[in-house]
Amino acid sequence: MSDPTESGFCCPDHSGPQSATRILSQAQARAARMRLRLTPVRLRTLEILIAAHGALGAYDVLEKLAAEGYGTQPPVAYRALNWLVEHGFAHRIRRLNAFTACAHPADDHAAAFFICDRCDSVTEAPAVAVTAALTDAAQAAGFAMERATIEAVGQCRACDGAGA
Amino acid sequence: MSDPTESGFCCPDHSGPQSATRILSQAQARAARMRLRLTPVRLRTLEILIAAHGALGAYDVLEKLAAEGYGTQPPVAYRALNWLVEHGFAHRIRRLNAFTACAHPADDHAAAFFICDRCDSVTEAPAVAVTAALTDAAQAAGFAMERATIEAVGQCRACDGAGA
DNA sequence: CCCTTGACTGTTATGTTATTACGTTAGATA
DNA sequence: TATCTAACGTAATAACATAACAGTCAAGGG
Repeated sequence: MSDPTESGFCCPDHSGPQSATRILSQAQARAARMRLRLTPVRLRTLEILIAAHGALGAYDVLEKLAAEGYGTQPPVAYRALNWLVEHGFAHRIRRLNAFTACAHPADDHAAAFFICDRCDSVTEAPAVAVTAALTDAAQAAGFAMERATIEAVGQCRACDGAGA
Repeated sequence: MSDPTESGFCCPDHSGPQSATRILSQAQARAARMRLRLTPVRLRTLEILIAAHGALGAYDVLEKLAAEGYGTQPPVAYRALNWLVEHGFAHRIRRLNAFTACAHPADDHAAAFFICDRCDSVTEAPAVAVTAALTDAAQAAGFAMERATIEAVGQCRACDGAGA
């Protein structure tokens, strides 16, 4: 099998600034720094997400893990995925019931996700301004916000240009 | 059975400006204006959502519908709920796999949702500024945004004051 | 009036996503 | 080495969602 981490991180327009290998090493560095145990299953799960170039369902991940000799049951995938999300190495895309590797695991950050309804690509974008506006709205409502899910559906650059 | 639509729309702090009856009549007025068929199942589903004072799962709704002589199978609930969401009478809360009545069915609006992780209440808030910021971010990414899901998790006013 | 049409409702069956519970393993530590 | 705990594996099941098809009924044309 060719090593998927060799390819660039490139969806949906194949011009992203981050290579897959770079994302992976950033993640490993942060895990070491924070004494987080990036175990074999977790690491492999992260690699699978990175190589997927987009969001994968838990059962997609599980299938790959099982094929490589890891556990065959749902909790194996869910545990690894939830751990990755909890520690900032991945994100959960609720609209798709799926998970995607974090594109910037080096730093804590607020992110929004753009989901293309043509090619199903998922793009992570910085969302500092959006989060600030949401924080304001929360304060106005007397709500103590902890975290947020911000997902937009539409067409990515490639599909919007090509399709119509 | 007491009529749940008589009570005020009041979660999570029991001080909302909209009464349940008012929401319902706004919805009926809009349905009439737009020639949308708010059939018995759909109307009853909407009433159930309004009376719930928060988000309900599709199967919760189904249970109530079934008890009242409507269909007993999931598609009955999902069809009504999806129709309500599609036409702006309700919202889907993805983080909870649940649905909630729209608090302002009179007008089209961008909304954000504040989900309390203590009491599970869901508050709908106007999100014009948030949506504007998100639209900006989308444009910067070359993404043609159509609609967005904005959900925040934290503590509502009541729980934040009371709990800790 | 009768028929067609299309929207709506109901049911069967199945597919998809996620969790609970419990036993085992393996690394860290006293 | 004895013990502790986080992590892992598996079985079973719960929770969420949809496809496909049949029956109902009201509106409109002949």
